[in-house]
Amino acid sequence: MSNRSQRGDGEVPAPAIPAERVTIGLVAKVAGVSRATVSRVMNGNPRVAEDLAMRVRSAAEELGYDPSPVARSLALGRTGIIAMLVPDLGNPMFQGILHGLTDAAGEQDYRLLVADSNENLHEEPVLAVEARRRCDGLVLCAPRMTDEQLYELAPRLAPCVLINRELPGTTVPSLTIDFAAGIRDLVTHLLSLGHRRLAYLAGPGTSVSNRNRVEALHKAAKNTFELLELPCGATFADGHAVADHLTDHDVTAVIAYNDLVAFGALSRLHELGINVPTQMSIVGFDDIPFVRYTTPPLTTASVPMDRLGPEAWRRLWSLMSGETPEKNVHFRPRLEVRGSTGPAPS
Amino acid sequence: MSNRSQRGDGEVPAPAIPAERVTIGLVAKVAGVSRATVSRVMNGNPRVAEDLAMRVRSAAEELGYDPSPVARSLALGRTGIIAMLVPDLGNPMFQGILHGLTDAAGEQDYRLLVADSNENLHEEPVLAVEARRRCDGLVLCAPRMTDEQLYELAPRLAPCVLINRELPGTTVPSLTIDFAAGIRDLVTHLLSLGHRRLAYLAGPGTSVSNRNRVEALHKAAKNTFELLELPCGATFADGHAVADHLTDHDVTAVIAYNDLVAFGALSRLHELGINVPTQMSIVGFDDIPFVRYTTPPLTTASVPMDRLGPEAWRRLWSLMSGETPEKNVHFRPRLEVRGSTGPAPS
DNA sequence: AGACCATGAGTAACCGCTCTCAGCGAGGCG
DNA sequence: CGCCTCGCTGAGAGCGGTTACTCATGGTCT
Repeated sequence: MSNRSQRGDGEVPAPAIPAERVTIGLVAKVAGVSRATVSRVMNGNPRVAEDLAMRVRSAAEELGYDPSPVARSLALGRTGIIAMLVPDLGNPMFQGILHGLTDAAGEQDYRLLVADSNENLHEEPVLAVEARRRCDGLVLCAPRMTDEQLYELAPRLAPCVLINRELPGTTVPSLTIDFAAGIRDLVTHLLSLGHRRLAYLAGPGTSVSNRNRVEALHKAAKNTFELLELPCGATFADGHAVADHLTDHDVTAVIAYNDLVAFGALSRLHELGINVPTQMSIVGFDDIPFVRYTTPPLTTASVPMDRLGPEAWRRLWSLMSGETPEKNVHFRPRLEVRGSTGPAPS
Repeated sequence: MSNRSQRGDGEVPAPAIPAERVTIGLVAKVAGVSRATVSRVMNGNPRVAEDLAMRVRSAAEELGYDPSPVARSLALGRTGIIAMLVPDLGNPMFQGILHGLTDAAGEQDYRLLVADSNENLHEEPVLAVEARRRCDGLVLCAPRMTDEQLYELAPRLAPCVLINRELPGTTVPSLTIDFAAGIRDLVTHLLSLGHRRLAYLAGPGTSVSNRNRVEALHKAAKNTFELLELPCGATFADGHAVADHLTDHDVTAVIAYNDLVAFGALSRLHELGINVPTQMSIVGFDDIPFVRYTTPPLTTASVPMDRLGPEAWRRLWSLMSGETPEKNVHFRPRLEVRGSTGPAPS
């Protein structure tokens, strides 16, 4: 069918197992049409005669053809993929966001890929840029990066939506949690129960969310209660380890950086024979799924995790479509009083 | 320099803020060299005169040039990325593997991207193919797919390493856990404590790992103990929910599908006022990080999670280099006796 | 001094796909 | 019956890189 025929033309039917790599060109050759036509058929362009379309489809089928996403991406200038960078996949908080994002993006046939920076300050910027450049948009959760780094990076990351931090003066949409309000609620709750000596189990020192909480705490502490700040971390193990020091200072209530830490501390306190909440109250932050099942169930500031993913997607989608995204949301956590808090021991 | 020059050639110096998209061509124009040279410089090819290299570098710097990974991937035929598909990011078990894989691959400058199939049977095959086609290799953890599907898919996924299942008759490397041995150890342990009526909290029905465990249990049960099988699931919440039914049947020990389920059940039993281990023993599977901290700490079959990632990478790397990978590993879990198991109540 | 070679840069093909544009045949209309 | 329009297809120019190959240049060897 082409100008050169190297073999007798009895050999027309394609080999079941293709020797050469099966590209659009091969399919075109086998189907006896141009590459353009194959492309049209593969993309469901309706203005192709049915008989041609059939030929193409069966050739593609027979050869096991599957268009190269990389080549497609290059030609189209879009990949159909978005990425999310998270600092710690182990935190159920992020898993909640990821789920919501996957689903929301999936509705518009975008796939979500996840990159984990492992709470590694150094990796955050490079991973963010790399991830971004391979796809059409980025949801960024980079609590360790400095503001300066982020400002500098921002143009190269667009379209990009930020989680848990803002970039004032730019148009980068962000979704944030009102940590201060959450902390205030928790503190108010504890004060109303008579607690006056509180410990704060601090998150990663360089993290923005930790700084937010610390600030709110200091502001609240003014003249109302004693605040002990213990360096801790963000994981269950961190909370578990730090709990031993809790007894050195006679605090009656503990505010943990997040639920994971609270959970860890709770379990250690249990091991130490310290009853929660009669001897000590403890609160977390986030309301990750299973803290409602701990013993006792954890009092916490509940973040509407399931809303973050979809909201992030809508903004990213707007950006990618060239529209201006809805305005930022500052989610107000809801105080969730459970069994881990009680009256201060006298 | 080209055949057409639309403007006077006095306009050589580049604008600080580029109007057109900054591609290798722009950099070349600005630096006054060919695209090939820019490419050489960007890739650290040493056979470029230093003065030219300098010009290129400063032009690139000034324009904020960053080579398109998509175009590079197409030209090179490789992406520098591997992907892993997991059924449930929420399971710490997978997080462990992911960490190991990220690190191992990172040493060879490969990035890891994660796709989450959300335990969705339907999504597994399509996600696997899609993920694979956008990168150079795949680590696949797809417990729900049927063997038939997997056999059919395998050629399109190569190079690919399987986790937790095998494909006999093919050359696809796999890393598996010896569930049967783990189950045997747990059963033996429970029997030695006098338990004769056991409940199994089953994982997702369609999952391979669940089937493995069920088989091993049935084999072990022959004439030695009574086995009650309760449909459950794979998450903390599943375990928590099913625990209520545990009291209906008078079992004395519970084998959970995994640690998460065991943990959920444990916490529910606690709420119900059933003491573990004096009234009921319970065991998990996996040894995820925090079950050593539950109250009581969980007896479980410990899987060497941290070894899976690196081993998977080595095999994937071999495949990608055209070598034949090392042989499959069948990891033997180690029985980890902790506080959640005790003598059967009389 | 002339042949030879190493070195460095540019030309152009290619990776696999998309899409504009022009050409072609058929059918409708004047 | 000729012209215009319309629908369909193919040719070819990108998308943004890489790289084999070619060609000029300058230095070395005999």
